[in-house]
Amino acid sequence: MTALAIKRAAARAFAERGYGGVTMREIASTAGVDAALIHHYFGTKRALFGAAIELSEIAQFRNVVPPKGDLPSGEALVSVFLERWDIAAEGDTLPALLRASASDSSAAAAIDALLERDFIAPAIARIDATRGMPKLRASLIGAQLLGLAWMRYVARLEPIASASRRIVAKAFGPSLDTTLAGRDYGTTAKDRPPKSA
Amino acid sequence: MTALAIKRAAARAFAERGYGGVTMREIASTAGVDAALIHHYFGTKRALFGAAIELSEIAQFRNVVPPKGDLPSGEALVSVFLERWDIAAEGDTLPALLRASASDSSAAAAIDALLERDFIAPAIARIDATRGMPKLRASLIGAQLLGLAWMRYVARLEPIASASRRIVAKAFGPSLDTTLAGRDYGTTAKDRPPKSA
DNA sequence: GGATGAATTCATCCGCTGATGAATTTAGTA
DNA sequence: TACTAAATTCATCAGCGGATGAATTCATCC
Repeated sequence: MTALAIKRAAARAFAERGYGGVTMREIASTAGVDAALIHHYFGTKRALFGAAIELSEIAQFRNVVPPKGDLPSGEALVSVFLERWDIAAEGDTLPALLRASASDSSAAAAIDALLERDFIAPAIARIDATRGMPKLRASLIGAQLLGLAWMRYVARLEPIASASRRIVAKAFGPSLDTTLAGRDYGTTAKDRPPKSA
Repeated sequence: MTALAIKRAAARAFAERGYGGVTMREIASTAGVDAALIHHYFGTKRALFGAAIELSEIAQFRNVVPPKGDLPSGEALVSVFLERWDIAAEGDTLPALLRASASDSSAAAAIDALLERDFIAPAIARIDATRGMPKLRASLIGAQLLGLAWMRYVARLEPIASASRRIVAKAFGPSLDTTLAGRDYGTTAKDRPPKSA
């Protein structure tokens, strides 16, 4: 279908040059199509953008942190996260979304929702609350995965970008475990924590 | 000086709406100045952008990872990192740079260079190489700090955005320690690692 | 005060961009 | 084949965006 080709071209273009850096004619050209056709299908540029980053791909991340049972190890978490991302990243729309979140508020909201729904919330539910700041720690898990994704898929910085999933999971997993485990905090600025994890 | 006012207005505008989302007339207006004056001072829009994110602010991050002596604890690392960032973020130019790095290749290169020079390289130098993948682990430190900065300063997601530096450092520091410490890997896909950190 | 040069504004250009609507082709159907 | 609706292209618009150069104000120095 031609509309799909347009979406793909748009996703790639937005991923590479951001929303403002892309023109309709350009997308049309790389999709081998007249610019007016895009309007025929999607109406407006913004709508095309919305269609291109189609939130459905975000669904890939459902259950990376499973809703029930034991919390998986950090290594397993990273491994699944990268696996899902690799699948979803085929059409470049996920890096596009991430990039776009920097300048487009609706894209940013989408990322926020993804993080909250699929990572932070399920982690909070089963994190050991007795060790303090469960919400903060869950959010830090989100931060860690976000940073990892940025380095590997957006900035493409070596060696993270090219390392195998397995290696990255082994190297990064323990850090997530540590965040999940937590430690005692002087919540009201008491004295030093007795020991750490 | 008027040129400075222009730079400030530009930095803020770029931070909020990205490179493409900002017009010269707009910047001129908020700076209380005629648009042509900007060209008089900076020549081109791109040059203004470069001036606005003036890489000098990046220098704030020198020695967050000190070049000599003991590697500081993860907690100290996070604490200093946030402190420096808070100082530099006064003019919004650092979030601007981060945002811009999503769509502008020269900004991305600046971030890459910052990470490499001020975090990854000094960390590699003193990371325990016997525990495997020192370069990867150092890069993961970069990823973690980047993710943290993104959450706190760009996405402004709670509770990371509003938590005190001290709390964030206490909660996040240990996971940096874990990354720094490393563990044994089956580099050539042997069998399970004997134990973890 | 008048000359000199920088700072700042004015008027304007030209290209490009998103968008529209009519025209034309393609495909499906009876 | 004749009819119809969707797909696709063509021609074009109105507006904005960055950029330029001349004109004007402002400051400095003799």
